[in-house]
Amino acid sequence: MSRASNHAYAEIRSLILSGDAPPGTQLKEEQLADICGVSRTPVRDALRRLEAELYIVRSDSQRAFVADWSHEDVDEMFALRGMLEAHAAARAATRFDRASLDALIACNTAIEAAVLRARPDIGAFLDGNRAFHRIIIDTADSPRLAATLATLVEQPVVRRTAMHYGREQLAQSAREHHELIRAFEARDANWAQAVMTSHIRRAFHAFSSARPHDADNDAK
Amino acid sequence: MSRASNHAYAEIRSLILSGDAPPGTQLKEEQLADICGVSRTPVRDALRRLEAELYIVRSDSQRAFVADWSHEDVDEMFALRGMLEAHAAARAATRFDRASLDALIACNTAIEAAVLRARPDIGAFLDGNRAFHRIIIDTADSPRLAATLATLVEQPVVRRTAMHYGREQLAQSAREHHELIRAFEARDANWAQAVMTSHIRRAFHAFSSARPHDADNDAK
DNA sequence: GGATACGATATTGTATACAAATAATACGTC
DNA sequence: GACGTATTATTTGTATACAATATCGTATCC
Repeated sequence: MSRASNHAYAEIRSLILSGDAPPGTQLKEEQLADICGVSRTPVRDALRRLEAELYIVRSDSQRAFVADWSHEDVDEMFALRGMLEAHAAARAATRFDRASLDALIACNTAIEAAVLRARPDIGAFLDGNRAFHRIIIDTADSPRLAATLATLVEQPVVRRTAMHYGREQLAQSAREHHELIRAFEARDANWAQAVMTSHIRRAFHAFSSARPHDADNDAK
Repeated sequence: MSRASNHAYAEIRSLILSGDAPPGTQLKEEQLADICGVSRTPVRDALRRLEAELYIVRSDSQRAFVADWSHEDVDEMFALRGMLEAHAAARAATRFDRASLDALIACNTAIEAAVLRARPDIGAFLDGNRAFHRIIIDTADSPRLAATLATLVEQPVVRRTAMHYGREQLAQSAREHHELIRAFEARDANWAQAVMTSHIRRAFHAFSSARPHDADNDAK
């Protein structure tokens, strides 16, 4: 996709992620075009992509709003992601070569370093985590699976999850990654699948307990 | 989506499904606009949707081509679909009410009628099948799951599968639907999930054995 | 006073013209 | 004759103007 379209996409996405456009906010094409300094055409393009990725939803008359994620939505998202990433891990287990495996190990080493600092570096943790999971998905070598997962790995949720992690939870995440690596080295698909399932599910519960009362934030 | 955009979508989709635009064909926006009798703007919209549904793929320079599905692609698609539909069935099992269940039963009765005719009515079978699975997905009540499945239920593949079904395989499909209904009536999530898994997987093998050599039957 | 129909305003949808980028081709050089 | 480069043609990307549609406020009728 071309310059203006990508720029609009990134800009709008960051509006949503930063919270400048909280859930429920109506996104008007002209106003966005204004903000991004492009015309409505690339904005519409960007909105379609964001819609496919569930960052925004549309009313019955095609008006765009920032998506509002209920706790149930998040639960379901994690359930789907768990299923699909576990499947990816199982496929990857029989496909890993030494180079990719080394990359995975390096990745987790970086994550551990980020966690063990005096003040854990959440940004580095997130980057490492994203890279770690991407290597597995790439190794699974299934374009359709990758495309499907891309629409489910909701960065706003992942980010909020990590924000509420304490050092112990960050360390636990790294330990689970380490066990995944062991499963991959053993080329054991069932093991990898099981570890990934619990890894994702634990992340969901970390998210849940971090914000157990989501009563009054149905902003409209 | 509005008139012109929908029209373009339907028109292009049917070009692909009918085989008038076989896999690998380049789809040029202006030419499509010409065929559909609309401008390029709604055509681009339609192409984006078809891209998301994997009917078309894009080259590195954003040119659109009719997607070509290798046997491995189809395998992986069925694997994902099996996983997700089985999950949907499990969720639905605890959520079915009498009205939806009756609708499901009526649906399968229609399918059986289509199968038992002197010449099985494949069109009616497909319509019934689509409706049957849709009821289950709707009952599962998970928008994200529904959206994800929508991109995986590739009609070209489902259709080609059914085209190669003999009467016995059509009847077997209806019997599996019947067992699904029994599982739903028992509100047994595990049962429903297992039946759905094997239902989808059998469909994959029916597809595979129907066209073990996919050399010369890209219908024109 | 409440409901409804109408008009004004805001928002999205479509067409067209033009700009940018990519692919194809022709030409020159080695 | 083959390769690299410049030029042309084709295709996609973007901006803008206009059309269609939805939303909201207001006035009117019952």
